[in-house]
Amino acid sequence: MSNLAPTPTDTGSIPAYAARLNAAQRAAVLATEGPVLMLAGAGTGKTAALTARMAHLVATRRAFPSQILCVTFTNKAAREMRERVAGHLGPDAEGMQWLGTFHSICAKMLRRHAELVGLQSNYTIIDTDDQLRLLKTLINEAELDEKRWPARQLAGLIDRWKNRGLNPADLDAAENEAYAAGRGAALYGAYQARLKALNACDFGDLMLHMLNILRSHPDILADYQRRFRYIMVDEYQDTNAVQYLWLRLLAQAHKNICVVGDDDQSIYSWRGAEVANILRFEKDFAGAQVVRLEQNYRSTPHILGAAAGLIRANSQRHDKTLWTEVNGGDKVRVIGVWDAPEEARRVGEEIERLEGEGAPLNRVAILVRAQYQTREFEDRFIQIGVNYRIIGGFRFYERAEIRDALAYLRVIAQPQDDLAFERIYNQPKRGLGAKALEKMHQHARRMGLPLAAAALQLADSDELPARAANTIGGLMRQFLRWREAAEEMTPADLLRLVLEEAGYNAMLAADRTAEAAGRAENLSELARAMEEYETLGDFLEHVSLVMDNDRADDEDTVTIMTIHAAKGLEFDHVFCVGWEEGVFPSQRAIDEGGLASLEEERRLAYVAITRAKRRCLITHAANRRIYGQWVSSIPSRFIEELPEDHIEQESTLTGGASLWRANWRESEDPFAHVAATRPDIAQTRGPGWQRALTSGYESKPARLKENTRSAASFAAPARSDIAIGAMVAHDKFGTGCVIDQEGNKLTIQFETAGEKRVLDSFVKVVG
DNA sequence: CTCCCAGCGGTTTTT
DNA sequence: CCGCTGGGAG
Repeated sequence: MSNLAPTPTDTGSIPAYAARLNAAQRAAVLATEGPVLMLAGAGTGKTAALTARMAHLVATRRAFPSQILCVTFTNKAAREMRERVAGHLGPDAEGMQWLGTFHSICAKMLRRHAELVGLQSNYTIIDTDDQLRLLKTLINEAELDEKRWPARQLAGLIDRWKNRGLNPADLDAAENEAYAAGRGAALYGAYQARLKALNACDFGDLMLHMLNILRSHPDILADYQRRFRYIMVDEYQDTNAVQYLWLRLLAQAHKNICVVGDDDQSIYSWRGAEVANILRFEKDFAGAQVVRLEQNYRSTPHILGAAAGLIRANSQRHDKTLWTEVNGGDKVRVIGVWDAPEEARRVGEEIERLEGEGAPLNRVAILVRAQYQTREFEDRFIQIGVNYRIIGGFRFYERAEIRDALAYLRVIAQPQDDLAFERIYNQPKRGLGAKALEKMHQHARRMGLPLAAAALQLADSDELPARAANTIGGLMRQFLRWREAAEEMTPADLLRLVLEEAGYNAMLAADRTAEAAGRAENLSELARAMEEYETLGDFLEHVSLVMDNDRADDEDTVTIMTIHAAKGLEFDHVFCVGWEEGVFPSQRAIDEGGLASLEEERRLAYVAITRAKRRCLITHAANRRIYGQWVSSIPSRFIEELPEDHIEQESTLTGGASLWRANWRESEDPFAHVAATRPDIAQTRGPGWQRALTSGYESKPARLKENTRSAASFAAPARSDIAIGAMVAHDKFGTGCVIDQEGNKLTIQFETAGEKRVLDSFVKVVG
């Protein structure tokens, strides 16, 4: 490892990479030596500052690109950073080998030092699915009741321990008590041992193993310390304890660590992030310079004003004041509606209006607190014909068929990968079941072999019925051949060969269900995605670490996503929906976790509002159905915290905006009218979530004021070629039979999707 | 071994 | 309300 550095050369004039920066950003770029805390509010151009800083370090010959460690949380952020540095540096940016996510950088380091933690350099990185399956077997082996002590819970604990940098031996009695009356540490230990035997590690291990290595091998630590002359960390408020300890070790020699973050946007404490890391940076790194980026380039003054007013209600924070040179813009609109379907209709109408104004819909977002809220919008958008996409949910690499395909490849690449073998030994169905697996396990354990090797030996014995033995023998011979084939063909071709020979393609072809075609298509896409990888190992690492699915965004497609998923993004128009007590802040945050949880919810609200560039609309509904139950709730406390100067309220409920607010402030009960007419409901209401459902209360509550109908669905003539009983096909729902027709709206009983209401222009008559 | 159905649980999610 | 899991029946 080189510890040479180029000789710094400072030139007098302002270089191109710094030309468009403001004074604060420039200060952050020029503060190259010593610890630097860059407090960067939402939309203040922190990526511009960070990438300019890297360009500066290289351009002034303070470091070679390979001597800069730059860590991010997401692949997307890493990619963007790399592109922008390349914009400044050109081909020199290729040398930035240490720009990446915490996990990918640790994975890379760990490949070099794997033997120090008992792994080989071709170790497998397992996903949560494998992790859970492994834990389940361990829990059963420990003769614990899996009902009482769910594997999920243990997985969560182990994850948290790893996030905090704790090895099994580091757990104190209290920690150990947390699972199965004091058996937590033992199971954690057994899990680590199993992983080692599988030549595998989980995500948490990537960080923890590297921390352990740096701690116990001063020579290796010293090497990295010398190498990384400059360290930069993005989204520092999201770092957890291991990441913090890892960074602190690496930064010890040069102390040139520059962290960027915004404590007001810390929304990941539930997965181990510690805001405290950013709050006490100046104590951790003596003599730290603090640079505040406060000029916002994204939003209008009203949006910033509303967000600032809201976040001011939080107690523990670095104070900062965002300002903008931009003038004008609309106030943030707050709209109260009767129920969730009406909320979806209102949002739909607003979107149609934006569309009418010529706004590109890919710059419009609907931000929800929780995934279950998306359905209402999905239904509505299908009805009125607005294109949408929902971010989140299942990722490409989490689909069953993709995992199966990967499992085949994993067994080929790494024969010790029992978890992968277990996944596919009977997929497609070969008539091998629990009995055969049990035998293989027995033999594997006795001989100290991986499952695949044990299977190969068993096939030549009479341990198993002849039929099963033949099947296993055939499968193992295939694996041997594939392993040889892997040497001489590209990973993509290998996959195609395996899918064909394993009978996977045949299985899908035989499957007549609607999804089978999609699965086959996904597999071709996987093979296509593999084309750019030269070795199987490269590809498998990519798959485990780069699980993102950024699809190209179509011009006319609205985005629906959670606020968490929206962090770091921006949109012209943002709809913040479901701002009700119990939804946002979530019931869990209200009930558990106390003030800290509520403040995190408030930061989430802050993130939501600050995504908006031009317009922001906040809605709350008095009633909504959650898990099949009608629930009524009061507007979110966050609405009350918005400064009046920056908002404009309206309501489709009695009396309009002012009354809504007055009602709820003065009487603390905006639903007095509900109670008056429906005593049966009033009885069941408590604070927070208010259960409005009682027996016989099934239909949608009557609207107090009829809202206007959406133009798209109002009074359109019916199609003459469709009548009740017609068979029709729909792009999303497949084929079905029309069971009701009302103007252009059809109710269709779909073969697979069930009963849906759709517009007739979206279906084709079949046959 | 496979398939069916009852029962349970259901913030947020990257790597 | 709805989708997944796991246990039990065929």
